[in-house]
Amino acid sequence: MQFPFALAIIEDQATIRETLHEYLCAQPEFRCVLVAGSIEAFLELLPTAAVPPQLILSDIGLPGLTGTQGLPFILTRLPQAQVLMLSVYADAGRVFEALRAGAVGYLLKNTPLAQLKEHLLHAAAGGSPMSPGVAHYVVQAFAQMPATAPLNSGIALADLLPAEPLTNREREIVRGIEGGLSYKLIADRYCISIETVRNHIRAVYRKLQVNSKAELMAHALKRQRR
Amino acid sequence: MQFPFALAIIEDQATIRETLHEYLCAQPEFRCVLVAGSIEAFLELLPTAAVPPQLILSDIGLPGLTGTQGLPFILTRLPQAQVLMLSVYADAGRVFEALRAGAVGYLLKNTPLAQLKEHLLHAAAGGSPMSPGVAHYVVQAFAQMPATAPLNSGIALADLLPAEPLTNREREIVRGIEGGLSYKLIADRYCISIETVRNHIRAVYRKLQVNSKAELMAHALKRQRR
DNA sequence: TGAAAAACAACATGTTTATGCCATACCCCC
DNA sequence: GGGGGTATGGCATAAACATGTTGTTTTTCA
Repeated sequence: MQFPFALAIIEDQATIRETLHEYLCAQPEFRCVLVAGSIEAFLELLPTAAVPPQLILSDIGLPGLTGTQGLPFILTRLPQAQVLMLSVYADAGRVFEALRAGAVGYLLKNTPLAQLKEHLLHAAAGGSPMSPGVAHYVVQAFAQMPATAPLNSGIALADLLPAEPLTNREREIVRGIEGGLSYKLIADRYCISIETVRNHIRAVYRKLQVNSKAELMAHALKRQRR
Repeated sequence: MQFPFALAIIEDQATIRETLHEYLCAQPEFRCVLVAGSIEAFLELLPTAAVPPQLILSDIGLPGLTGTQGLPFILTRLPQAQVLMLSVYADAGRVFEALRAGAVGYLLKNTPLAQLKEHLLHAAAGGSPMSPGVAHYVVQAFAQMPATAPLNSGIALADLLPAEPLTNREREIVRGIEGGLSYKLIADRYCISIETVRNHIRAVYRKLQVNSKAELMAHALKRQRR
């Protein structure tokens, strides 16, 4: 993620929307790429955005699809987006629904603009900003939760090993893999036998220390994210 | 609650303990009523405190009882206290344990003193301060909680929108795939059978109109390129 | 209360991958 | 002229994946 963060705002009340827009876009950290009055409008305008938004600030009480109802649609289109919900309500039900639907944070509308900015930056940094009372609900709910299995993810492997360089042919074939092609299609594309593809892949796996197509692509994904 | 807040500090490392003590007690908002190097010492000294502490800042990595293990004892004696855990570790397991044991917040030891003070005030006000990454774990766990709301019950809007939204579970599993995991590993991570993983993947393929892991990942790669 | 959606699970069948081990051919270069 | 690296091709086997069908259970909602 790099400066300025591509930001989208979804809010139906024109005055609030304008206030948010004006304030946030005046900040050097943000770039407003999309401002909409409803989830439907947002999804419709999405293809026209110059840059896909990384940060989305969405009201919950929207006409049509509510912010929470719209979240799955947004996340399907922008899986990497951090969505912050904005609401006048601080009730546990709404908070839980929103977080379960995939929001990373939940802010109240009485949040001062300066703090809102801080929260947005916080979210961009991988945090989960919540207004005071809201965080409390979440922690409370936690205390009552049954013991769960740890669901970890942050795997940071030492891929800084001496990288054995791929040959040109190998890189071509890796591009094919990353394009989602099967061995057969790669073989066709380069007019070679599928056995040859296999052998190149084999060499690539050894050099990159992976042992499946999925790992190879996960590699590419990780590289891309910085 | 009124000023100044009665504060207790539990930390075994003398230098850190003194730093916290000196800084926080120099603040007009706090009054240090108890400083201890272990849970045991804290409980022993508790009767001697002039005022029962309302706010407790406790290390997790303590000799003897750990901070988390000691929490139930503390809360039995001081049911109204707000306990903030302090730790060098940001792993999900420790965070969950501490919150389930009744901590109201979880801070990392690299938190600047000024922020620490803010967090303490925040906790006193009924909030649940958490360091950035930590809050994220909690929200993640929420999104992955058992029994998810449908949230998108057969909305007729579906044919207007290009993308049929993925459910939370489906997105989780897609994250697994994009992380390079095999079905087996995904099944293990979420404690479900490999057949169930297959079924979710099947639904994802239908919704995203792909028909192989490679295409799915190629999709992710394309989205990521901007 | 009953239909719908979501998560979970099993079994079957065919395809694609991963990886072993092997061989030929070209090129460069010491 | 032989040794290393690269590209090509083949065969065999085991594992992983894709896909069809069919269930149960729980939660949600009209």
